Amino acid sequence: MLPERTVERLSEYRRTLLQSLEEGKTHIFSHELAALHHNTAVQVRRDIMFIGYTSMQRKGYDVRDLIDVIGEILDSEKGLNVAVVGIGNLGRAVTTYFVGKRSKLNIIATFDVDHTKIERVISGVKCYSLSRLKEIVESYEISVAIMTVPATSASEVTSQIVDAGIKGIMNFTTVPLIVPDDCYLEEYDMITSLEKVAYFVKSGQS
Amino acid sequence: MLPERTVERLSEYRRTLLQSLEEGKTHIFSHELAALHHNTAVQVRRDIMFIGYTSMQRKGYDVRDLIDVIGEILDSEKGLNVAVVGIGNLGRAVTTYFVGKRSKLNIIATFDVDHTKIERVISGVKCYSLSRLKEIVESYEISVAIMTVPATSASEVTSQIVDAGIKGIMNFTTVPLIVPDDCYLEEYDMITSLEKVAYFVKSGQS
DNA sequence: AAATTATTGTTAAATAGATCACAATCATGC
DNA sequence: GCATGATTGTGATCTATTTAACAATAATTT
Ligand SMILES: NC(=O)c1ccc[n+]([C@@H]2O[C@H](COP(=O)([O-])OP(=O)(O)OC[C@H]3O[C@@H](n4cnc5c(N)ncnc54)[C@H](O)[C@@H]3O)[C@@H](O)[C@H]2O)c1
Ligand SMILES: NC(=O)c1ccc[n+]([C@@H]2O[C@H](COP(=O)([O-])OP(=O)(O)OC[C@H]3O[C@@H](n4cnc5c(N)ncnc54)[C@H](O)[C@@H]3O)[C@@H](O)[C@H]2O)c1
Repeated sequence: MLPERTVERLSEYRRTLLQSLEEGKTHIFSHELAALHHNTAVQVRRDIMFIGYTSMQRKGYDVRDLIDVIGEILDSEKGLNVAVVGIGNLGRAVTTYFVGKRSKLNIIATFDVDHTKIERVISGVKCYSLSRLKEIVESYEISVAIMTVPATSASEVTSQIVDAGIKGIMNFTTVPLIVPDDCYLEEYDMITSLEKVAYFVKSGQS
Repeated sequence: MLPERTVERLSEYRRTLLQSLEEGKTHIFSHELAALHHNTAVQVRRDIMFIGYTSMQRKGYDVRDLIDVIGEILDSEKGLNVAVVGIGNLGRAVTTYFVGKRSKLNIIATFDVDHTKIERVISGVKCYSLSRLKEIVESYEISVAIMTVPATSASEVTSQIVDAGIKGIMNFTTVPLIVPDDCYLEEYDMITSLEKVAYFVKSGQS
C-alpha cells in the first residue's frame, strides 16, 4: 500500500517518462524528473524506492523499464473498466479526452437519462439508459464511475452507482457525495483547486 | 499561512455551507460538516480553529458567519482576476462553468491564436489575441491563468504567461510546466486523479 | 589503475498533518 | 437554579510525508 501522494506522483512521472521516450531519451536522472515536477531529487528517489525499482547506477533510470514498473504498480493486469455517468458537455469532453489516450483505463460505457442520447454512440462510446446501470456494470465488470450529471441528481444517482457495485468514483459535480467505506471517492472540484491557487497567490507563497 | 490541505477543505466546506444556507439551515455542527466531507468532526473543528472562528457553543456554527469568515481567508478583497488561455472545448466548458457561479474569481479575459475566435465574446467573456497578453494582463490586473491550450504549445505559452506577470497557473494540459518559484502552479490532471482512484480500487482500500 | 566526480539507495531526523483525550461551555430538561 | 448531555476548542500525541545526510557505487578523468 503506497502513500497517496506517491501514487499521484508516480502517475505524473509516467506521463513525463512516456514523453521522454518519444523524444528518444533512454535514461533519466532523478534530478531531471524532479525539475520537471516541481519537487526534489530525493523525493523522486524515495518514490521510486517504494516501488522497488533500482537503476543503472550513475546512468540514471532506464526510461522504458521505469515506465513498465510503474505500470505494474498502478495498472491492473487487464486494465480497469470505467463508465461515464451523464454525458453532457463535460462528460463528452472527458470521454473524448480519455478515448484518445492509449491507457489501461477503458471507458467502455456511458449512461444518461436523455432519450436522444440513449443507444447512441457518443464520443466513441455507447450510451445506455441509466435504468440498465446494474446490468451493464455487472456484465462488463465496470468498477469505476466518472460522475458528470447535474448537481441536482448527483446524490440520487450516486446511490444507484453504489448499488450497482462500483468501487471508485471520480466526482466532477459540486455536490459532496456520500458513499460507503469500501468505495473510494475522489472529489474533483475545479473551484476548490482554483481557490487554492488564488489563496497561495494572494499570500505570495509558491 | 494555512496548511495546503486546510485551504482545500475550507473551500469545500464553503461550497457545502452555501448549499445549506439555501436549504434554510442557519446552524451546523462540526459532525454534520464532517459527514458531508468524508472526514472527522475533529478535523473540521481544527480547520475552523485555524481561521480563528468560534461558534455559538452547543448550537453549532452559524452558517452565514462561517461562510463570511472563510471568505475573508480565501478571497481577496476585490476578488481575483483570472484568464483562460486557449478557448477550445475544455476552455469553453470551464469558462461557462465559472461564469455561472457568483464568486470572487472573475474570469475577465480569454486568449487564443485562432483568428475566428479573437475579438469575439465566447462563453460570456471576450477573447483576445495571445499577442496582447501582457497588455491585457497588466491593464486588468489579472494574476491567475487557466491553461487549456494544446499540449504542443503549453511550454511556450507558459513562458509568455510568466513574462506577462501571472502569479498562479492552473494547468489542464498533460505537459508538466516549468515556472519560477514565485509562481504557484497547480497541476490539474484528470488522468492522475483517475489513476489514483484505479489504484485504490485495485488495492481494495477506501 | 588511482583519484575524482556524479548519482543512487537508504537510514535517520525533521516537518506537516491527523487524531485523541478531555476540560470548558452552555442549551435543555428537571 | 441545578444536573445533564452535547458540543466545542485545544494541548498532547501519533502518523504520514518530506528532507537531510551520507555511504556505496560506477562512470570519467588523470
Ligand atoms: N462544464 C464544466 O466545465 C464543469 C466543470 C466542473 C464541474 N461541472 C459539473 O459537472 C456536471 C455536468 O456538467 P455539464 O456542463 O456537462 O452539464 P450538462 O447539463 O451539459 O450535462 C449533464 C448530462 O447529465 C444527464 N443527466 C441528467 N440527469 C441524469 C441522471 N439522473 N442520470 C444520468 N444522466 C443524467 C443529462 O441528460 C446531460 O446529458 C455538473 O454537475 C457541473 O456542475 C461542470
Ligand atoms: N477535453 C478534455 O476533457 C481535456 C481534459 C483534460 C485535459 N485536456 C487538455 O486541455 C488542453 C485543451 O484541450 P481541448 O480539448 O480544449 O483542445 P482544443 O483543441 O479544443 O482547444 C485548444 C485551443 O487552444 C488554442 N490554441 C492553440 N495554440 C495556442 C496558443 N499558442 N496560444 C493560445 N491558444 C492556442 C486553439 O486555437 C484552441 O482554441 C489539451 O492540452 C488537452 O490535453 C483536455
